[in-house]
Amino acid sequence: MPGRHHWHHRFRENVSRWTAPRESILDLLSRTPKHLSAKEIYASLYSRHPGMGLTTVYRTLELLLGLGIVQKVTVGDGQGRYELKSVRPGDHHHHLICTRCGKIIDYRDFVEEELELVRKTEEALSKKYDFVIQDHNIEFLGLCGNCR
Amino acid sequence: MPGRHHWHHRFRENVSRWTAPRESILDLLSRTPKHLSAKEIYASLYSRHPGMGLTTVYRTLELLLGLGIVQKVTVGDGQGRYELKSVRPGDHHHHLICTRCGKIIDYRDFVEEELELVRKTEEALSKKYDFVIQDHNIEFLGLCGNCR
DNA sequence: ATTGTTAATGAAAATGATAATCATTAATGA
DNA sequence: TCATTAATGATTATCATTTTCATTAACAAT
Repeated sequence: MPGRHHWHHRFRENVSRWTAPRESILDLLSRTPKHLSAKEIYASLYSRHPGMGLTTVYRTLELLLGLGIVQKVTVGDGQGRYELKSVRPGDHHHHLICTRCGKIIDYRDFVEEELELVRKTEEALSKKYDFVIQDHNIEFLGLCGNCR
Repeated sequence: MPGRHHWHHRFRENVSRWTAPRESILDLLSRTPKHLSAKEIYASLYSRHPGMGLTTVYRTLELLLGLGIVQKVTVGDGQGRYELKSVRPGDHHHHLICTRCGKIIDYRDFVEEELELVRKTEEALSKKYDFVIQDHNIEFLGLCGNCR
């Protein structure tokens, strides 16, 4: 889990300033395993950073998305959810989503075989359709134990 | 490609009435390979069905989703997009999405191997996390030729 | 340390997709 | 044909996200 220095660095490389809101948002994201919405992030930080605006949260998330630091997940509850994009290899995971209560499970099992296939598919797709592939989303949708 | 009779049947089974808007929306969806938004559907049908409301489009799409007739795709342009869920086995596909212009390519290559893996993963996941899995999304994100 | 430049911020308003309300209409079964 | 009630359409409400714009603060140069 890279610390402040690391983020600071990536920001400077991109001519983006290192500000209190940005630091606190990154800090929050790196401390939680959850997939937070902009509003949730805003609510979490408001006590510690009174006066911080929801607008800034949105803007920061967009910036982090652009820098590839953060990943957006769409569950279907109408709001975007964000999580830190892991840099540690073993941390890669896919999502298992309950379509009823919105619970998200990050599963890391079975991902190895999936990734093998993903690699092959990416290569073939990028050739055939002339795409530069940046990312993938693999998610399974269903009902969790509580929701049946 | 099931025709009117087929849809009509599925509707009656579900105590849903067979109405002009519903028929025209299904008809449109079964004639296009595109992933249409509610507004696009509304715009396409307005000339033929003057007076049809956007509300009805939304309600019908929700109904069709519930019946499993239609599938929702979220590209990231802020609006939901819908396509007919294919019943023909060979028609199953996944999505390759350009993150810049939003273009969606339905690819049917390599899907066989993917589905094999999907089956295995589904089984393992449903056991381990006590989920009943209903569906999956696999999509690759990147930049198409025009957008680089 | 001070200053100037300009990116970042916050408040407020605007936008845009989707959902809820409710009176009216029309699909189906009797 | 009639009665029942689901479906419709117009309107309004909601809610996430974006835009605008004046103010503030990061940081490079002095």
